[in-house]
Amino acid sequence: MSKKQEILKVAEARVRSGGYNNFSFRDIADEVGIKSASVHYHFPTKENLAAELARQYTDRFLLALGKPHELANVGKDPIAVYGAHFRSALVNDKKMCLCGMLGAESDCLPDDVRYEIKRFFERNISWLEQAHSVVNVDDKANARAKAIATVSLLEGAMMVSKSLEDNGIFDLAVDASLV
Amino acid sequence: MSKKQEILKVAEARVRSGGYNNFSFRDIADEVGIKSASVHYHFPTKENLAAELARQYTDRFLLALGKPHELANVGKDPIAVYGAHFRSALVNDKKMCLCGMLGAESDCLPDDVRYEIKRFFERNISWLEQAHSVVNVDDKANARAKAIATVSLLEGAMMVSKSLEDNGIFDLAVDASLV
DNA sequence: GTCTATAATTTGATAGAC
DNA sequence: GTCTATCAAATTATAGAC
Repeated sequence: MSKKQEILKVAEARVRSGGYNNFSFRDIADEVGIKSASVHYHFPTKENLAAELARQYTDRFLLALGKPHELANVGKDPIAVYGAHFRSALVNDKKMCLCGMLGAESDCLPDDVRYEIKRFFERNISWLEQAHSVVNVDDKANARAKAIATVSLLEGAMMVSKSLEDNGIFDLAVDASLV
Repeated sequence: MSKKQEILKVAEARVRSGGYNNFSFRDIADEVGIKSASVHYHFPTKENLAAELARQYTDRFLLALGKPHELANVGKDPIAVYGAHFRSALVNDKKMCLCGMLGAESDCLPDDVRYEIKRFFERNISWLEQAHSVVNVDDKANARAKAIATVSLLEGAMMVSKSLEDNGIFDLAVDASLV
């Protein structure tokens, strides 16, 4: 892995734990094993680093999801698959969704970062809208509203689970309104 | 309003916009019109200030809600009332829920603050559990899971609405899965 | 690409006068 | 209760050598 990617990996963990103000160039430099000036070589500003982080996170997340209709074609429920990706982020990484964390702080984010967060949710809602359309062909009119409700529930369930330090909370929320 | 309450009011706005790391003793002092040393007189440490902030926020929020069965007695749907309080926090204050914001940062919070956040969600889930029991007497077994799903949806809907800078998103999420 | 060195600012917190 | 003064540490960022 390149130093640039190592930097992003360390930054991601910090942001997903405590938000935009929870990482510094020195923190990251120490953990990667270089000096903070070298981090600035790869990312001139903090805004630049965070924007690139959000962009890559979004691309990686959407790529890992696959396409709703392809999931349906192999007998999988795309909504359940989508929920499982959020569950994995919470249970395996033991962290919030990067863009959920930053989205909550949207008011205080530099422009380039806020733009990437917006893009994450637009693409996710679009994906879920297709998924709901595939699952329930008779109710395409409500697919977008259902998509928004689905991503909201999952982001919120992560937040409440982190708050109560109990991942079982996430499953209860999902089972009660997504299954 | 006492200076102590003025401090908490200013701090609340900052935390609800950008989290625990988005307020400093100097910021608050400037806005209140005193010096940072005077803020330390009222709250010895940042942890102390934030914990008191979360505690008062929780007490005020629960007090404003009223009791589920009393709402039902006057013909109101307690779940709808609960959702309206979240909507007001988003639309009128134009900010996240204080405890939702801090809950997302739970991993990086000082102990006393994390404890208050936990208490907020425990009390909210308990309130909603009663509300769901009142509304649907036949399904008390699932009341707690429904309660968790409800608060998760609302916190998440705030988060996604802030991310997309569009309060209409909140209403779509609520209408799709709470009404 | 990485380093040393450093600038300019902000941070949480304290001592002691009034 | 509020102030002045101050501290030690941390922050984002830059200049210039290797």
